[in-house]
Amino acid sequence: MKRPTLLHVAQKAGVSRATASLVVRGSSLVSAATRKRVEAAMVELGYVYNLGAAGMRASRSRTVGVIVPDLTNPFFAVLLAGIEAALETAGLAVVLANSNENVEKQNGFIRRMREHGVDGLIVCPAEGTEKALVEDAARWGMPLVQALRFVRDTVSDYAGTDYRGGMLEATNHLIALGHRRIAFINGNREHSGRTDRLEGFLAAMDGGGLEPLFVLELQLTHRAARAAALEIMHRPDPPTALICFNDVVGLGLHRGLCDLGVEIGRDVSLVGFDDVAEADLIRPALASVATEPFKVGQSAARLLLRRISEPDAEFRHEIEPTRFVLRRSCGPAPSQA
Amino acid sequence: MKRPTLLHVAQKAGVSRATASLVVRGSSLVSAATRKRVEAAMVELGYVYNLGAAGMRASRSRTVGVIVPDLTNPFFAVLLAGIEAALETAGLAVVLANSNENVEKQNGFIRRMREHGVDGLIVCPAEGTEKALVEDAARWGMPLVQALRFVRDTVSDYAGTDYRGGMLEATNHLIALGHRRIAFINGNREHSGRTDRLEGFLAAMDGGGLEPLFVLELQLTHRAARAAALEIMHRPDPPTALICFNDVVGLGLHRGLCDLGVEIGRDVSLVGFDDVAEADLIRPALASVATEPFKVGQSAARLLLRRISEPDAEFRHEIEPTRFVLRRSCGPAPSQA
DNA sequence: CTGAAAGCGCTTACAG
DNA sequence: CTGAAAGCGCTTACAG
Repeated sequence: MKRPTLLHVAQKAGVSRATASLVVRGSSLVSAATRKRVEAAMVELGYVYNLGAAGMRASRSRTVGVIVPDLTNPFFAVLLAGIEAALETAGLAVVLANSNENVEKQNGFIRRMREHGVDGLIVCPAEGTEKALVEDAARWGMPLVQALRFVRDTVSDYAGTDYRGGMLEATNHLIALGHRRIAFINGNREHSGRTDRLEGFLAAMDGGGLEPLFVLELQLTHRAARAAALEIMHRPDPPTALICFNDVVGLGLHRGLCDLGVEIGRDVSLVGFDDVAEADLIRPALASVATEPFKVGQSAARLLLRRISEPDAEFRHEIEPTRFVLRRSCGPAPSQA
Repeated sequence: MKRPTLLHVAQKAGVSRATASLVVRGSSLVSAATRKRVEAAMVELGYVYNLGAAGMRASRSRTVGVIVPDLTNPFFAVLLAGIEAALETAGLAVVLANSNENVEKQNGFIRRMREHGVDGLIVCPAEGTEKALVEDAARWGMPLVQALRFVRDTVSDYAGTDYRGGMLEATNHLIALGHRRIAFINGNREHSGRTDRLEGFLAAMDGGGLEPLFVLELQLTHRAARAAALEIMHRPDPPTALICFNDVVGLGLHRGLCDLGVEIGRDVSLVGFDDVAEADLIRPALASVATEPFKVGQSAARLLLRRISEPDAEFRHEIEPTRFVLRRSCGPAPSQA
């Protein structure tokens, strides 16, 4: 009933424990014949390598901590899938935690991950995360990569998406279509992804010699966006184009505008962000900015692997480019009356 | 630079290592004064508990392996969120793996999880998983819970959703609306979730004295479903109602039917499954069957915790009920010509 | 290419 | 309430 150990394997194979250990780790110091014998013994006994014991001696766990702010958001789920895929290729397991945008929970998880002895940490910092996240990790000698969000004024590896460039491109597109009264419908979460997007929007407007019509902040739910349509369109000077923080807002607004009888793509143009599958299912289809969370995840994992093996390498930021996807929700600005 | 150990803490506090160990574990055998001294020493040294070393001695890792078939599917992501939430409350960390519906990868992950010494396993069996999954776990004494899918003819704990009941209710609803020519648009993945749904559909049809018009199997993508609309509606005897494996199929068909100029809810009724957020955003809104993956995840975690603490408890199946959500995509059967 | 010894950081009885 | 000793299952030098 008890799990066999390397010692049992060694005895059965008639070698010492050290030799058996070399076999498990695939060392070339062992003769083929001995290896065969040891491997046969392992199979026969149903031996399972004990990574915990091995890690204790070698002081690594072959384990990486990943902390995301919201697993139910498909965007983070896909990011996680990318991280997992790349890490698993390297033989590292993911220890997962969901901070729920709560910095204290996040800190608790980081502590627990340290107790588990993870070899490194990938964190999408929860809203309100402070510099201490990065400074502490450096002090502990814990390899750390920030993903998708970057705590201001910190120094660490980072894998993200070009929020700024994506918004810039989308806004430029609207300007080229002749729109002048363009509003930005932002999220209400305080993190770098939000700032970067707003910056991209403002830069494009500025480049076109335009003033933003207004910037509205919404809760990031379909419901809130849908409800906001009325307020947005009933302003004295309504926008001819709306550019949204993400597709959740974009899809919600789409529905809200339809409810109001507004014809999207003619009366008002609408652009989302993320290019979720549903953007292409509704009618008129929602123009959006495609990001690649899976790739961002892979790149975060690669950065961490590099940091683990070269603790003193220069810090790197890998920014995945975005791609504007034009669809029917965007049309030329209505001719002025 | 080196991480302080319990021995350092003990020396600094002037106690033995065993006493320090009692303090870390919150034992009541230590006097308040001693506890204070030890805790102060821990803070001062920046001591971090080493769960790996502790687990090795106590032979548990405070870690649970979770294997899902597809992280990019929001349904599994939310399931995972539920598992994580419940496990984290109990102080257990999740070691995550994504099988990609690949049984061999799944087996590889299970082996690795054993090497990591997880205290238990929650698995959504990949398509084609055999009984060995459950039998092996039993032989190893590894606590195992199956989630969302159940390998036929196995005996283990299980947390799932009432696929059968949900389909039964939805189909009955269509029958009550006067539909007779009802088709089932199934997925092409071989697992219990698919069989259960089909069973529910067939049972309802049988109960209504009806023959299924036909059962179609599709790849589970928006694209495939969208493309299938033409074939479905151009049959000699087209359906008046379609009931879909899930909302991916439902949303794709919705779009495909719109493309054909079919008026959904009047010419043909359409029902999805899962009730994703987008079902309520498209027009006409898609009737669907709401499931609760987060709750299923929580219940899977609870079952596992119970199995870990009571290895010999009777096996339990917890089936979360579903809820039919009527929307405009469903209407009375068109009157016969 | 293989073996004997020490040690990774903790917990577990067992004494006192 | 506290301490000395053994051991969890491995790896790491060091010899040979």
